[in-house]
Amino acid sequence: MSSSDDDIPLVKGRANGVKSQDRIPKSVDKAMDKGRPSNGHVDPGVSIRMGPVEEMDVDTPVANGHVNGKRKARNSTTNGKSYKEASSSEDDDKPLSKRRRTLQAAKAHVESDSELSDEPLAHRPRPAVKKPPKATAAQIGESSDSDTPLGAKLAKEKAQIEKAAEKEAKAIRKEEKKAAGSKRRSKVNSDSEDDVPLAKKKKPAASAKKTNGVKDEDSDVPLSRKAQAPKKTKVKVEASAPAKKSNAKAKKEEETEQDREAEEEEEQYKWWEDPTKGDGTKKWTTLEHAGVVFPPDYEPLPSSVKMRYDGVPVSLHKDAEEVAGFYGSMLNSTHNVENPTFNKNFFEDFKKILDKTGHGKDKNGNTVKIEKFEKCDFKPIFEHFEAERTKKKAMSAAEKKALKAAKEDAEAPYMHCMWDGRKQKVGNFRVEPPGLFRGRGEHPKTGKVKQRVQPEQITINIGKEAKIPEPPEGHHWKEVKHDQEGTWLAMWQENINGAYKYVMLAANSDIKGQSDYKKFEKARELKKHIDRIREDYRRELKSEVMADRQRATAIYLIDQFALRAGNEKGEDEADTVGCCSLKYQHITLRPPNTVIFDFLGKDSIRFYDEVEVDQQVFKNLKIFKKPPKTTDDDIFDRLTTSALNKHLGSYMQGLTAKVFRTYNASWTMAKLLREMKSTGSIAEKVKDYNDANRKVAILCNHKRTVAAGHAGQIEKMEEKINGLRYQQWRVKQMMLDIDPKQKKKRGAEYFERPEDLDGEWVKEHQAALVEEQRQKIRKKFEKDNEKLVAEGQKEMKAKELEERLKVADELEKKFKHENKTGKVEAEGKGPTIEKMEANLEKLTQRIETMKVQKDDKDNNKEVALGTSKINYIDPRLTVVFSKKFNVPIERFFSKTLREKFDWAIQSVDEDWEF
DNA sequence: CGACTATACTCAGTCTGGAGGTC
DNA sequence: CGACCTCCAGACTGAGTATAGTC
Repeated sequence: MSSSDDDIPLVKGRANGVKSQDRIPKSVDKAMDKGRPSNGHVDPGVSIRMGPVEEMDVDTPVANGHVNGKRKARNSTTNGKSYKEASSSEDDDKPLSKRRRTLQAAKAHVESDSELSDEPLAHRPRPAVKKPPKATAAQIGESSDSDTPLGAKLAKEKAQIEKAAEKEAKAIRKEEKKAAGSKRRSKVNSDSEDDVPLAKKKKPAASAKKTNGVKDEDSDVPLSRKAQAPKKTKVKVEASAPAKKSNAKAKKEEETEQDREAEEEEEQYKWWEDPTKGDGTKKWTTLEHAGVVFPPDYEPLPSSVKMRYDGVPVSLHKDAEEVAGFYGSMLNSTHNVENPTFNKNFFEDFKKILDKTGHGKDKNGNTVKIEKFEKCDFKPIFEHFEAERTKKKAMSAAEKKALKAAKEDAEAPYMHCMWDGRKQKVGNFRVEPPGLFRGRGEHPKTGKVKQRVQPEQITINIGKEAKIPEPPEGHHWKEVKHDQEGTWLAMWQENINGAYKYVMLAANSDIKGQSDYKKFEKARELKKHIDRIREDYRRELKSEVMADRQRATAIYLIDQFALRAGNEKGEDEADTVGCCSLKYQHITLRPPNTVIFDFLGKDSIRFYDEVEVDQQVFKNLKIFKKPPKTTDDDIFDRLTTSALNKHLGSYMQGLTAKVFRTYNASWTMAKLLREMKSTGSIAEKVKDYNDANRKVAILCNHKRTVAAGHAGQIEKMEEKINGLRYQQWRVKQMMLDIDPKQKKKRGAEYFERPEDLDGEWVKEHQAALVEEQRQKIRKKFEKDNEKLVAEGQKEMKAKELEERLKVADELEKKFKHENKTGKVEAEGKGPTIEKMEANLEKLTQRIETMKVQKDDKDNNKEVALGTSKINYIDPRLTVVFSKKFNVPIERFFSKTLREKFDWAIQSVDEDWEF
């Protein structure tokens, strides 16, 4: 078969990158099947050596570089054709016996492939997954069944997850136990807030809602009329006449009353039941809003606070000083301040400002030229900001509250807008303040100065009829638009990356709800097509056309492992990848069919996973990594995200790579919730839910940074456990003290101290216990003294303290004695073997629960549940679960989430299915 | 190019668990 | 002695933010 380059559009070539040839010669497939070395060369990048190679890592990039140097050089100068010739001739050279083997291997593949595609496609098990050395990569779902080779490992992970859940359960049990008592109070509190219809709420925040209720009255009024609804005027008054605040406030109160009643009787507007909603591109008919809130102007530092250059305090122009302040205020953020790129970028921009505004002046007015970053000392500025911060922190609660209230008052007009006559919350109405850009990961632009956004940069989007928000005095907007196809209220471009920033509505707004709803409906629709899609990509995994085979392989990865699409990225962005942008070094192949992913994904979060894949996929990846490709070459060099998405779109309107993530996440959650038993306390059910949530989070690789004190916390818990184990040993020794015959009865081993609690540890532990007791006694002594003084009595003398401290001395002595004699005297009155056994049992229990808690905590340290809950799990699943198992929705959704998912909460009953 | 979703981080505020105290 | 209360540091949560993706 002759391949023609013409019938395959060149998709993604890199300037001097390496590209796969368009067609995949049969011989290559065969060679891959068999893993035959070409000409006896060891070629780790492509083939598998014959013989006992299975355990070997076939394509360590490093090894490739070495072993393969020569071939690479040759191949890189030739094109795909030579590759084909080479491999086919190699193939033909083979002795017959080898050929036969090739055939068998190929046959085996066919069989396994057909087996796979015959399988009921609906949600067949995920390929088994192996735990990464670090972190989270349990794959979820059916793959955890132990019929897969790696099932055991998965089961282990599952167990860990379960353990994690137990902690929650425990907490809940406790809570329920307490429920009768003090707990009730807080429960009632939250109930009154959570369960009572909004109209009943008295909090000021609720008033917004209530007003909303009023608007809702006219929700059945034709849109055009709504625009003219009288409420509109009211908003205008509020927005433009802050002077009348007190008046307005009184009015508000009044309204609140009415609203309350209104809301009780009035149906709120349910867009999800409105057939006219959500189709077409026109997003609104009328739109009114107050624009944006600018950050406060820069306040120059007090004249006593100056940065130092080469030890000399220098006065800067206020613009330069502001930039110095950006840096100075974050000296405690070592992560940034110790990053050379950050410092370099900052200093470049800082110098630019200095060149513009003039350099610093010393106290005599002489110019100080700032040229070396190393000579800059921002500490005085840092200390100034720190002092401010502590001052702020030290403010009384009342002061803080007043400050907050004032801010809220000032911002009130911007908080909401009128969207087709309904009051809607605005999301980010505050213009981002200037500062230093904090790109994530190794972002080449991190540390650059993010400039203050001027009104002249801001475009306003608003209804034609509406009053245009006033720009700040002496300024004007860049532009005022009336784009009804946009959902944004204001927009500007940021100076670092030229990215567009939008002011949009809050997550609980109708428009966002609608698109959220659509997103999940789209994912549900994918259910209808998924079988066909999977069938197709399985077939195309063997396509002779390189582009198709790559596409099929990519879809496989996206479907199975929830990878992101992976758009191309520029030079001036952090070097992160998704599926289509995976590079040679991000995938390691380990025969027979394990793929190891290790790359930085979105936000430079590491994706590490060892997974077993379809034989054909394994083979394909081998082909895609074949030399001359090497480090930094694209694996999918014939594929782009747009080609991929275009293809997906042919299956279903609007189907793109990201839909698979939503689909798989929600589908997994649905399955897990379906399997859940309805028994147990509320707390246990919540824990079960969170476990399922956790699995989805792991699937999506949602991580969080490990909390600063985590290691310490774990260590503390370990020490506590060890303390208990030591105590356990002591109790056993007490048994011997009571009845020496026990040694024979139970065997000497029973009384041995655990090995890890060696002599040194014991001494340290004992010392710690003694010291702890001393501290306690001292503290108590001081406190008692304070009390005495407060009561006007004399405080106790130091002698009393010494007296009291004797208890600790006793303890110390006791330990010493124990160490010396190797015996422990039985404690407690009337000690018996039975009592000791009971003690032992108690200790064992405590140790067990602590261990569970510890493991749970450790396993959970870098899994973030929130992201999947907010973005991937269809909220209706949660609502169904809540209804079916009778757990209040508040246990799953916070107040804001309940608002965001109102459409879900109100629209489903317990029979709903994803 | 532009507009939208998705993401982790930050910080303030809330909650918890354990120690000590009281009855 | 144990049931319960109080206090407080430290852990955890939630809302907000701005960055990083997708299409």
